[in-house]
Amino acid sequence: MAQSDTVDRILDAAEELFAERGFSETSLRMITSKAKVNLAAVNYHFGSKNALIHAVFARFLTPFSATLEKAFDDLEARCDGTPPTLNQTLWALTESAVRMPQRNEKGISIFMRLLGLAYTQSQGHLRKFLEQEYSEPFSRFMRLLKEATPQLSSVDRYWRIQFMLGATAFTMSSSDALRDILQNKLGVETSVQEIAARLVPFLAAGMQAQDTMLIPPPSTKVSVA
Amino acid sequence: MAQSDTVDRILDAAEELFAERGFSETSLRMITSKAKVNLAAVNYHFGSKNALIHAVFARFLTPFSATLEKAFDDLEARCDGTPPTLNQTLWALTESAVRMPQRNEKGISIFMRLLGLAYTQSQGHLRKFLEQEYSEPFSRFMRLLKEATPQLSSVDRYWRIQFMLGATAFTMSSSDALRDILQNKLGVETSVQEIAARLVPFLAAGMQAQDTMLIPPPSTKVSVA
DNA sequence: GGGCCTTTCAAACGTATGTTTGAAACAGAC
DNA sequence: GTCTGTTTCAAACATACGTTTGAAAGGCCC
Repeated sequence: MAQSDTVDRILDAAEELFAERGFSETSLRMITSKAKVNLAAVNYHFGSKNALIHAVFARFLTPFSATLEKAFDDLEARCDGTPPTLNQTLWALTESAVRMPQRNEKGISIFMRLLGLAYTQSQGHLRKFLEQEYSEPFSRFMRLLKEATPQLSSVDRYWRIQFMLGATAFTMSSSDALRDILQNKLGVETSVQEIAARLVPFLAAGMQAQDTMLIPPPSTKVSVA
Repeated sequence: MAQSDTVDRILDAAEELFAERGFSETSLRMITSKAKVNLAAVNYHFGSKNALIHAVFARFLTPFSATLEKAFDDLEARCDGTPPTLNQTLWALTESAVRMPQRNEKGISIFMRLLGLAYTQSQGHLRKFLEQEYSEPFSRFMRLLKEATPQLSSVDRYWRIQFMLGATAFTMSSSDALRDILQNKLGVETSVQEIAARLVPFLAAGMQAQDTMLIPPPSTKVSVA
């Protein structure tokens, strides 16, 4: 208990604060005082703030990527030979995320928000770390997407994947706030699973959209209903 | 020339640096040295760093929201009575953004990136400022979306709007990085206009997706091709 | 108990930040 | 030229940051 208690408390506090406020906006002093540990503990156990950021990501990304690999294995086994469909691939990913053992009820949205921040905040060291450590499941997901959308050009597919990533990371990362707004405005409760259930069809439809208009339509009279 | 020269140089430098690095990661010293003005000039002319951030947004958001209002006016006039379609509404927004008079060739992507950052980086003061100053065109856009998708339930529409926002904000906020990756991987150049031209069909298709699966499909054998 | 390694702690270090200051430079009006 | 209001400038201010230090405390084997 002694050794890892401090480490885990730091990781818990850092994870939550990073997700709430971003990396540069979260100081070690905020983290250590939330974790109720000494300021020097972060540098003692992790070495630096950047290394702490990496550790926060590694703690959920390592088991997640294992789960995901297994889900992809199962999926490909079930399809023996023929490539999985887009919906199947997206659901495999979604289920792996949702079914992950969570440390607390906010687990999933923190997880998503951190991924979004990793992409958005231009922290060079983080991007390098993630690319080095988790390139394999990422490439595999990309390959599955490619096989599930052979009709798309590489460029179209690339951008549509970015759009999917954005819709997902953004929505999941702010899902607490969004759920609250919805609760207040329409009086509806929404679980993360339900958001995912709404998101996947949206993504699949967007991914399979027919027309990529490379020239904006004239602003005058044409309606593209 | 004397007075506003310094002000504009500060705004130009700040705009570019904010878009490149984010708000907290950009110091006043970086801005003033890039603008070749004295450090104290920012506080003299704007009052504070936060006020400078607001000024950067106001400089492009005020003319943009005027352009947008006009575009919506035109659109509604052309449709006399019947509500504009989803595609028309999205294109009105996109065109207003793309056709805005730019200060330089990077104008549009800086503009987009800043909007993405505004949503992403949790700068409370910025969100408050934007809500106070630009709530009208935003509400109008929401109203048009509602009229263009009468088939959706309020809840579905709400979430799908969030998905659209996410895809847009996320893509735009990292669009430079994404363009670079694409350039290196596939050797393809991409303009902001082209990204927008790819994004709109994606969004429209997602928005109009038929099925909202409220229960995730069983992980065993069903394929939802 | 004494020795040894790990962990905690309060304090300090050096650096960077946003902001303020007071004097200097400049402008235009009379 | 001199006065007045505005703008620039170098310097300093107070504060916050990530990191380091050296001593104290704790656990564990013999």
